[in-house]
Amino acid sequence: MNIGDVAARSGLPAKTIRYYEDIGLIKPHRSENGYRCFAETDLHKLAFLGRARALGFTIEDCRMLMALYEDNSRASADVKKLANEHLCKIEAKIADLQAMRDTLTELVKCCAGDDRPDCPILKDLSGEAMADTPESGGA
Amino acid sequence: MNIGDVAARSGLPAKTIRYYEDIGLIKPHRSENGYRCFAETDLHKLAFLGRARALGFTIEDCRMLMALYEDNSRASADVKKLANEHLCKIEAKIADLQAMRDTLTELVKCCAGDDRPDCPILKDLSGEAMADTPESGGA
DNA sequence: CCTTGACCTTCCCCTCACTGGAAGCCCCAT
DNA sequence: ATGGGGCTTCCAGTGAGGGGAAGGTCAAGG
Repeated sequence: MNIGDVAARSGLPAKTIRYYEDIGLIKPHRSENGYRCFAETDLHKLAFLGRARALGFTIEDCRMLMALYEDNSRASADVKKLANEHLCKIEAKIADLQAMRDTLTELVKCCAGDDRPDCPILKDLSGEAMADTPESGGA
Repeated sequence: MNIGDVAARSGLPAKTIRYYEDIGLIKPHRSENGYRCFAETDLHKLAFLGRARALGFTIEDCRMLMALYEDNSRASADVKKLANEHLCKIEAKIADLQAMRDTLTELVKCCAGDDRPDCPILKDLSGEAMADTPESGGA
């Protein structure tokens, strides 16, 4: 198989496949004309990589996951540990983004969004306290 | 003020402040010795940038927000539009991450995590269907 | 036989928002 | 004079590829 076929079958761009070879994730053979020559096992690995990347694993995570996959004497605990650490990072990111979302949602809600210049979003960014609830009292 | 003072007072690393000057977000004066010489307005802008960045706005968003902030005849609708678009992107990212989290959580839950090699996480990544619920039937 | 066009190769630069480090100047204190 | 800290610029690197140029290869058509 040439790279175009593998790209079509794996769903990964040819550029990405070359990159994965560059960094040593796959090692396709070469035909006499210098073209990469992929076997089914290469395709299988690429599909594995595609799925792992879609789950947000980093390239280095993928490298370890592949090594574990190919090590028939692995302990599933090692895989689970990797996955759990990744899960923690994802949850941290979600929490960060949710905090941003909440703040932004609040700001957007408070902004009239008309043609007047008065804007609580800019006020907040500039460090002025918001004053949309006068009864809560200022300093 | 020299850059060290501004860094301390704004909470931004000196490197970042120099970078912001590089890309034209701030334009501090220079002392005779070539040192950057920051005024209070520069500090104010940096604080603005820090808050906008903390809300996840890109540098280009920040550039526009600053321009709007300094334009006294702006329409708050323009600011709101920017913020809303950013909010949409954040929500899309949250959704992506949540999907990853859900899949990963499921996989982690199904993995024994002991010293045996059998691992549903690797099975899933390799493309084999999971078979933890036999009664749900195969193909 | 020659050309055309699709496909393949390598190579280098670009992204985004910084961060690290090297080499060298400036300033103050001793 | 010297030492140390702060300041300057410039270069390179990050993660995970993407864009595109310059050139080799292959199969089909005229």
